[in-house]
Amino acid sequence: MSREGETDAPGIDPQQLWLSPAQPRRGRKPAYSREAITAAAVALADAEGLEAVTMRKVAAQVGAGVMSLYSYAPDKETLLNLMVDHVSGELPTTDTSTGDWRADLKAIAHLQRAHMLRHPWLPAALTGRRIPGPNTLAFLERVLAVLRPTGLDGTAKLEVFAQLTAFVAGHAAHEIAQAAASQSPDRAAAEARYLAAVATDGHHPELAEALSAPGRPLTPEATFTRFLNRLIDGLDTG
Amino acid sequence: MSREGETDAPGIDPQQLWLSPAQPRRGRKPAYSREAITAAAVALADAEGLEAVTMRKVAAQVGAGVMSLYSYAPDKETLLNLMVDHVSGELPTTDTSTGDWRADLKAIAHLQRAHMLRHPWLPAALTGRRIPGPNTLAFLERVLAVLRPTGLDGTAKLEVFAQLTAFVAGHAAHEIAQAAASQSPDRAAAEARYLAAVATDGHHPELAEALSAPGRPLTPEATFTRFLNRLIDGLDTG
DNA sequence: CTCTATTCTCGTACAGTGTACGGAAAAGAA
DNA sequence: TTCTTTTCCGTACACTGTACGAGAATAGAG
Repeated sequence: MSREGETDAPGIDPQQLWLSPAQPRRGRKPAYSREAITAAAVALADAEGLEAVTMRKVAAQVGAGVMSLYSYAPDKETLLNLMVDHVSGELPTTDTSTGDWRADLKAIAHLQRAHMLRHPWLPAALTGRRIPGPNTLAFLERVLAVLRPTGLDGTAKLEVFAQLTAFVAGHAAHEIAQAAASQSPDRAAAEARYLAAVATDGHHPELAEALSAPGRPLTPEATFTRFLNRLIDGLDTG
Repeated sequence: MSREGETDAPGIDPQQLWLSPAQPRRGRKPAYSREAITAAAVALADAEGLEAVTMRKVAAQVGAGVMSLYSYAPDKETLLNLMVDHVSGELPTTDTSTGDWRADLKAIAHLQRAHMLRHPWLPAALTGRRIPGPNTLAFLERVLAVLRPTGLDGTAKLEVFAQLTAFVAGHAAHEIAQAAASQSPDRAAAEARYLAAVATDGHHPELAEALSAPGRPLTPEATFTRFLNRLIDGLDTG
């Protein structure tokens, strides 16, 4: 069916995007900058969520006309990529390996989690996005360094990075959704009532028991730590 | 009609949505059905991707006027929830426990992965979505049954379910993106060239080595199995 | 200096989105 | 019949991303 693939996907040639040495010596001087525009978009997403990031709002934030943004990013998809890489610059890149690579990797995962909680739009923006920018690559470099003692081959190391990020993003997304739900208590209550009703309909005995024997509530961080430890501790066995 | 409303969030009261026993005995008879509309939306997403699911296209597919859809779902967000639960109906719900709960859980995860590859829009639609419908709950019921021998408490079991789903979704999303990328070879080649260029810039020695010592390529399924085993095998320890 | 090429700026315009509104149509109830 | 409730859907509106192109600014050439 999908024979008409000739329409260019909005993603752009990485070369052009990330390693452009700013060649133009002629013509009008830029009034803004990719940095400033990206930062404005990030600020908007942090404050009002990803769906509040519209070209018009970003332009207003930066004091530019809407169409001026297109001199700095060819489309919105690219702007999202820029945003992701921009905040990736907050992640540490200096090598702090202790020799215990499992502990190092766990520490990195905790940093990633905190990072995503700080930018709640990040897990959603990350899904399906590729083309790592310089900041993302610097961070990847650090993870690869931590993985050196494992003796894994190249692709395996890259896969560990991808899986770890996906795992953290998945957990963070869940955690963020839960936090957002508990922010509007009537909706949370409605959902609880709904689940309780389902549990007592006779067709969901396991759910009924799970809800009636809740156990002590753990902090999200504790849950994260448990799963993370399980994932990493088994890493180079099997 | 909805007296309350007022506050925003388009998600709707679960009661109203999922357990409404078709109350209206008066008024005009519905010409379509929630089932048919949801199925049409799913067919659209399967064929052309999630972004092709617009109210107009769904309506056209089903032969209805656009605004007629709003008699069956109060907004598009709800329609997405309906879609997710609709395809969840494909997952098996009969208890096939073998007594080896780890093996059972792994089998379930493999089913989930296949399910998501069959509906590539599912991981994206799943992020941040809550309010499980009847099909999702039936599937949850089965997972809880499998987890019975673990002796975990209620919340722990529910968390295992959430984490497992997030993990599978994360992996599936990665796998889908990779497959889509390799479908347009020029873009894949451009990305490869970009990474190679970065690797040789002198600032990314680890990346350079990882790319130069690739190891034998594993199938996505094999990679999935490895990580899944690691995650599950450690499950009720520590 | 003027001329010309180049680059950025941004108002206008357009196709496409979700959905509010309200009238017309249908069907059971009174 | 008339009333009430429900569904159907054309029209309209606010908002999205972005194509187009005219005008402004800058740098080099003459």
